[in-house]
Amino acid sequence: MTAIWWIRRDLRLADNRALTEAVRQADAAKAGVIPLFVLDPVLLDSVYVGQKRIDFLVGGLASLHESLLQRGSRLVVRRGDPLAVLQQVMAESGATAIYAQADHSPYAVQRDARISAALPLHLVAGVTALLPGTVAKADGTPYTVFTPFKKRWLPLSPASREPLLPSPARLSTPESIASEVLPSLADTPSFPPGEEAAWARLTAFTQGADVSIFDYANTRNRPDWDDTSRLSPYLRLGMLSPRQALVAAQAAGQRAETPAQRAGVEMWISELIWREFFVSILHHFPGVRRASFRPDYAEIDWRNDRDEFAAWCTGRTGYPFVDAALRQLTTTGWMHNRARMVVASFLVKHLLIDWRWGERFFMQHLLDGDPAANNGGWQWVAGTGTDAAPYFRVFNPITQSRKFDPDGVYIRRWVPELADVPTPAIHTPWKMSASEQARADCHTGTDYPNPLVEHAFARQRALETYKAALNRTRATQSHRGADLRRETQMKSV
DNA sequence: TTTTGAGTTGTTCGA
DNA sequence: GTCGAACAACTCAAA
Repeated sequence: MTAIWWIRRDLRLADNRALTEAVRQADAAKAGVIPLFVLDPVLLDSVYVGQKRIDFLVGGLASLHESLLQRGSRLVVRRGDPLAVLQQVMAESGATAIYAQADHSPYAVQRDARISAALPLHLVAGVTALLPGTVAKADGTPYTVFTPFKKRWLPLSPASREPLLPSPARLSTPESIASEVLPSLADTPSFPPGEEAAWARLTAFTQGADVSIFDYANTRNRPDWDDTSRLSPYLRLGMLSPRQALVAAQAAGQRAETPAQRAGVEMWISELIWREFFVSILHHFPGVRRASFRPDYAEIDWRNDRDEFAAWCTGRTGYPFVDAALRQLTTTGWMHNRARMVVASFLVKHLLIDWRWGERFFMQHLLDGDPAANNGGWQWVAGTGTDAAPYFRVFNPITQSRKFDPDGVYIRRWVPELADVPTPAIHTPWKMSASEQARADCHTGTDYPNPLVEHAFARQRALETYKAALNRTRATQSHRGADLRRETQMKSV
């Protein structure tokens, strides 16, 4: 019987379990497969979704459509509530089963539960290499610390045992099923969408091209060199599967010749496991989207100054490295990982703005914006999450800038006002004398802002605010503890 | 149950 | 300039 391949965040034909299952059912009955994408208004209109990721998605759908045409099929796009659309397509086509890749974010879980109750929806693994819940402690409960999670994850890694699934050679799709025309798209030039582009980038990275997995341990922290894999947007929408990434990395590991090269491969695999870890955390603790994972940091007295937030969003904090990073994000839909930590720390600790504001802004602008990883990252920086950075770890935006962009290449690339500022002054332009500012054609306060807040002052203020939050919650917790102990005593009496 | 070892990514201070 | 310690104790995971 005809089967529906319901595409969500698996925009690829290769190594796609949902597609493979749909084809298997259809072939057994000499019937067709309907590759269906549903434009869900709930997601498209969400405040956590921005235009850039939608453009990347639409570009990916167009590319998928081309690949399907070459195989005798095509993409069917419909707009509306997924349950209603699926019911409609099933009625039109006589399809008897829906195959989709399981998605573990709270909205998707609730949506799929609603649909499973009404329709024959079969969910298969794929967002992560290992289905969340697979990696558990001996007593069955989930890990909340990364390192033991990773130690347990590695021997269970499926990449070496199960071969990748081939992309189907031919697919037949019933002619009668109508499709909407895709909305027109804007280009995402830094990240050409689609499975082919993803595969080309993975191959180059893992075979040791200019930007290479073998150098990753040494170069990954340098936003000026930008030698990371830049695969996160592709993993986000499943133009690449995490298993494909893992298999390629492990093959590179086999070819590594020096300890440094092996370290690069291991570190990159580690990053893939961080991705798995945060999906697992969100799966087991969906409440982290709304609240601090650690209850003792639930009551931080945020300042939440709207003008300062606006300055941060637009890259006008007066700290060149921070501003370069935010402009890279809003221009390209991507930000270097080192820069993400620095700007996040600046928002949360220097400005004392609620991490959820930053989380939402990142989701609106990042092509790779993923509920699990983004939330995990923000809670890590804020010190509120699983296995988080300690609260007294406050990144110094000047030190980080000197260390990871020593020549100011990254800064000058994204903050043209500072193009002619000499390197010694590039990290702290406000310290230039009037004549130096004139020579650099950059007067701080007019051409480029002065710092929003002085570092030492902001650091002290953050430490005091966090400490106060801890003291507050610990006080109430010990009251609660005392109450509990009293209750228990009463019962035993 | 108790004990033990360990914990992504930093900064500052003082010797 | 370089180095180690303090930051603040805490929780997790496993033996």
